[in-house]
Amino acid sequence: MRDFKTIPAEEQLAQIRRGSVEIIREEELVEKLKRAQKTGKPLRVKAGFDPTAPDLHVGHTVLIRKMKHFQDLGHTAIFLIGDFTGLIGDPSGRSATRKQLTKEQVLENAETYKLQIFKILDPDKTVIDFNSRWLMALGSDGFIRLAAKYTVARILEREDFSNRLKNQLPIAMHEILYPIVQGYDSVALKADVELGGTDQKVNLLVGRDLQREYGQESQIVLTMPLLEGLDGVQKMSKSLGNYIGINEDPKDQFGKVMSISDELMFRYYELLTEIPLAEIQTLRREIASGKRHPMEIKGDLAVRIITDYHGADAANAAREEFNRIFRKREIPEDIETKEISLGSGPMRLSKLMAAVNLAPSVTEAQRLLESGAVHMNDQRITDVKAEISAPGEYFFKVGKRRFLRLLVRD
RNA sequence: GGACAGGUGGCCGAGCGGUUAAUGGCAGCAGACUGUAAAUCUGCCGCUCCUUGCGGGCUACGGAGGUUCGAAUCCUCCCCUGUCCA
Repeated sequence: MRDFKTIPAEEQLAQIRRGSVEIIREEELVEKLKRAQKTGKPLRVKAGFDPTAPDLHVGHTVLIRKMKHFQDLGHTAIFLIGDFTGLIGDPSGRSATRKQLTKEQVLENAETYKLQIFKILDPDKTVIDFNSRWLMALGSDGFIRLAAKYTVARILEREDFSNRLKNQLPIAMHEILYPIVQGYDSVALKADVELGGTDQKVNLLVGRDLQREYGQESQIVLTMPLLEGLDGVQKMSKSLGNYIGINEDPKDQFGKVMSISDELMFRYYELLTEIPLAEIQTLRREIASGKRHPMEIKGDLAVRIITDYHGADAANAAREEFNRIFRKREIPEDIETKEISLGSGPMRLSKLMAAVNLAPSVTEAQRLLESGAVHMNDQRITDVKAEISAPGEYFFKVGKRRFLRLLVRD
């Protein structure tokens, strides 16, 4: 097997570099790689994750894929769950103080993580650790001693904090401690490399400083871009609703990939697949010259992404389904069916829609009707006063992608 | 401890006694156009009731009271945040 012991450092570097934004410092990394080759000892590559958000989206996989690259080269990937730092919450943006998770919840979340990350990482080669292991053991005295190794000015330099100071927003004490606590993880793990999003750069650099303070060799910091969400502008995140979830239904995943812009598609190709960069350039040229249609290439991308999480069969089925519904304008294969009983007399369509969750509220249902988004049995209904009075089976289409078969009983 | 500034709808941010469910931007939803593209254009964008009407009711501008025919807007107390001083 080819691994870090046989692959030249420069060649390893090329693979490590793909997609990365910054490597601090690259020369040191080459040194470490060469030394690993000589001693036969793999590099310890760490990335930290929040224990409260085990529901991953493909944006997270950018980082996990990078771990995988190291893993494939034979290095040790350490998946660190920040169950202790989770108590603090990363001070990026102003988030409310997190509630403390119980040990059981943490372990439960860890299991959820495993189910997802092992779709990319090799379970047998992945080390999973929790930072409460050493941070709880530190004690208040140890904690103060740790805090003594860093200065307030350096912490406040970071953009998050200086912006908040400037805008007269609060900064809580515990948020200030976050970077050094997280940095200590690298000391405890004797990390050679730490991976993180570009938003984590400053935190990761603290790890370098602290390792030096503790007499260790400083880790290499490798930052990965934050993947843009479906809108192509803001970073992918659950709270913005512009994400593709790993565990999402393949059909939804397919639709979401198809809705991204052509420009964004190449970005996804680079960061969410392993296709060589040169090939991606070829695709780009073929589209520009009109040789291939962007939609087809976007479909290929969607299949690749879905295959990672649901397998090739599901991915291809999703593509067929998509073509049927949106290109041929046919009805999806299996539509959800709900039942409702009229009770006494006719029922307003708007009320009914709210009742079966075709709309979040009666008012919203009325708005949908008015805007021409509602089709019942292939007929557009715009009358707000429309009623259902007879029992039977009704087929609804609301907007482009909400379908429902409704059995109405007396 | 003192002085000052501020807390508005998912977010940012106007309003500073009435026609304000509250300007504007972002996000969101829908329609048109398409490749369910993107971009663009248009409409909508608190909840609810019906007799769908420039309709009724309810809830909403940090919290609780008060002044007033009427308050997000004025007063009092409280809570929260920031700045400066000690």
